[in-house]
Amino acid sequence: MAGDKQADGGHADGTVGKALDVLDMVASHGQPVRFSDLLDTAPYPKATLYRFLQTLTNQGMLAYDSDRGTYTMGMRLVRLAHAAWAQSSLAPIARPYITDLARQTGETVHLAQMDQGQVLYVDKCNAAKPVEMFSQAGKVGPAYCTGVGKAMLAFMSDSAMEAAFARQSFHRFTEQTLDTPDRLRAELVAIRARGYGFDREEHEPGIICCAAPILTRTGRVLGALSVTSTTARTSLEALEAEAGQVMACAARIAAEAENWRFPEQG
Amino acid sequence: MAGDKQADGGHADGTVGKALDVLDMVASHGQPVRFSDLLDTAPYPKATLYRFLQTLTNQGMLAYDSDRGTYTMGMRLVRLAHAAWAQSSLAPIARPYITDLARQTGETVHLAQMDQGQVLYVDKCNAAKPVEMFSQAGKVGPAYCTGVGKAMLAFMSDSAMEAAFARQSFHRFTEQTLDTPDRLRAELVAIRARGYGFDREEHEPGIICCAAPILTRTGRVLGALSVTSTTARTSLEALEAEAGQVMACAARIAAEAENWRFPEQG
DNA sequence: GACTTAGTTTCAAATGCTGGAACTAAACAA
DNA sequence: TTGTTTAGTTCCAGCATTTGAAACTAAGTC
Repeated sequence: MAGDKQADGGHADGTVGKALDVLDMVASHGQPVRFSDLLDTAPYPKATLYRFLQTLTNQGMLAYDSDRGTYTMGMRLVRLAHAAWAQSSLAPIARPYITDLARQTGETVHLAQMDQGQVLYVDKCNAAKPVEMFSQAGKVGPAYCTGVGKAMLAFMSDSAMEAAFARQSFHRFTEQTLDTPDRLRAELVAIRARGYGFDREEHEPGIICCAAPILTRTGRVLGALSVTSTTARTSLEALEAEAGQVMACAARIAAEAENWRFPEQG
Repeated sequence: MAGDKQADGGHADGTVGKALDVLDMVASHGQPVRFSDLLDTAPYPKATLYRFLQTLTNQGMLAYDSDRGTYTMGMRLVRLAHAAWAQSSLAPIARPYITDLARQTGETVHLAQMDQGQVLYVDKCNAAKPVEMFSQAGKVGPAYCTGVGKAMLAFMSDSAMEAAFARQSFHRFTEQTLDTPDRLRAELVAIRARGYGFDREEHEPGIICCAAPILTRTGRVLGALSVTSTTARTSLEALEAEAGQVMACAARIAAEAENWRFPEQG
C-alpha cells in the first residue's frame, strides 16, 4: 500500500472527480438549479461546467427540465443507491433487529454509519408510523451533536477521530450543543467508558436519544443505532433504562455482521 | 480505426461516462467484486479499469475492502440518491396520497417512474406491514410486463414509446407474459382507452395489480401507481373495483405535482 | 525453487479535455 | 421596430490527461 493520499472531497482527482463535484453541487442546492446559479458557485469556467452538466445529464445522473431550464438529480442515482444500500450498508442485516427494538421500546430507532465525518442515516424504524423510509435513509447529519454520531466518534481510532474532528463545524444548534472540540472530547471519553451515549437536545430542541455503537470483535466501528424520543413524551432517565436493550441490539447486529465482513471506510 | 464507439447498452461519453459504466458494473454484480471479476466483464484494459476503480473509491462512490480485496458500492451514492429522491422524484409529493390509498384498499401500493425504458420504483406503501421501504425504492423492473410499466407506456408519446419498446427484452416470465411487441401494443391501446391497466400475473405467478398513470394536464407521463395483491387473496375482478380509487389517487398526485413543478405561468 | 495468478506501477504516445471567445436566443428597453 | 442585456450553446487550438502495453511485485501453487 503506497501512499494513500486522500481526504478532502472538494479537490477532485481527474475529470471524473470534477464531474462528481458538480453532482454534489446540484445535490446541495436542494432544488432545481439553473445553469447560471451553478456557474456562480462552481470553480469551473462556463464551457467546462456546461460540458459536465451535459455529460451527467446524458448519463442520467442529472435530469434536465427543458421547460424551466433547470437541473435536478437524476433517477439513475436512486437505482445505484439501491445497490449501495443493499450491498454495503448495515441496513439489510440490521433490519430485523431494529424493528424488534422499535417494537419493544415503542420509539423510533435510527441506524447510521459514518461517512466523510458526517452521520449518514441508513435506516429508520418507527413502530407506530408505518413507512417514512427513504425520506430518512440517505439523510446526513452532524456527528458532534447527534447520539449516533457521538457514539461512533467515541469508539473510532485516534487517527480516524482526528480526521473526523477536523470536519466538524461545531455550530451551536441549541443551548445544549457541545460547541467546542474540548467539550466534545470530554463527552466522548464518558461515552467510551459507559458504552452508550445520549443526545440531550443538542441538535434539535425537544429531541433526545440514547445511542450505542456497533463494533466488530476487533473494535472497529461499523455504525451506530439510537432510540429517539421527545422530551414531551419521555425523559433522559427513562431512555437510559433502555440503554441495555440498545446495546444488546447493537451486539446482535455486530455478530450478524461479523459473518458478512465489512468494507474499509474512506 | 477500431476506435468505434463501443456501446454496451448505454453510450459512454468521455471519461466520466466510462467511469459511471464501471460503477454500474459493480452495482449489477450485486455483491462484493474482485478486480479480476470486473476485468473479465469490462471492456477496458487492466490499467485503465484499475485507475477507474481507484478514482471511484477515492470519491466514495465505491468502497474497497482491503481484507478481501473487493469493491462494493459506496455510501456517497446513498447520500446523493436521497437528494435525487427528495428533489426530483414524485415520491415526496405523492406519499400522503399513496398511504391513504394503501389504507383504503388494505393492499400494497407502488409508485414508479420510467427510467431508461425500465420501471423504477420510487416508493411503496403497505398498510399492514410497517417498513420494507428502501428495499423497494430504487429497484427496477421490466416495463412491458408490470402494471405500472404498461400504464406508463400506454400514455407515452409515440417517439418515447418507440424508444422504450426498443429497450424491452420481452422475456417470457410467466405463461401470461405479453412476449411480443404486437401483443403489448394491443394491450396498450386497451389501457389507453380504459385509463388504467392490469398485471395479470405477467411478471410473477400469483401477483396481480391494477395500475394507473400519473399525467400532467398536458398529458405528459410523470409516473404511475398500482394496487398490488395476490391471486390467493383476491381476484382481478375485485381489484378492478378499486380502479376508480387508483385513478382518483393518480389525479390527486398529478394535481399536486402540477403546483410544485409547473406553477401558474403569469 | 520454478511457475502461476492477482494486483500495481510506469511512461511514451495520443486522445480528449480545457476554456477564451465567438455565437445564438430570448428578454427587455426605448 | 431596433438596440442592449442576459442566458445558454458551440468552436477549436493547445496542451493536460488519459491511455494501455508492458514491466513489475506479491501472493499463492505445485
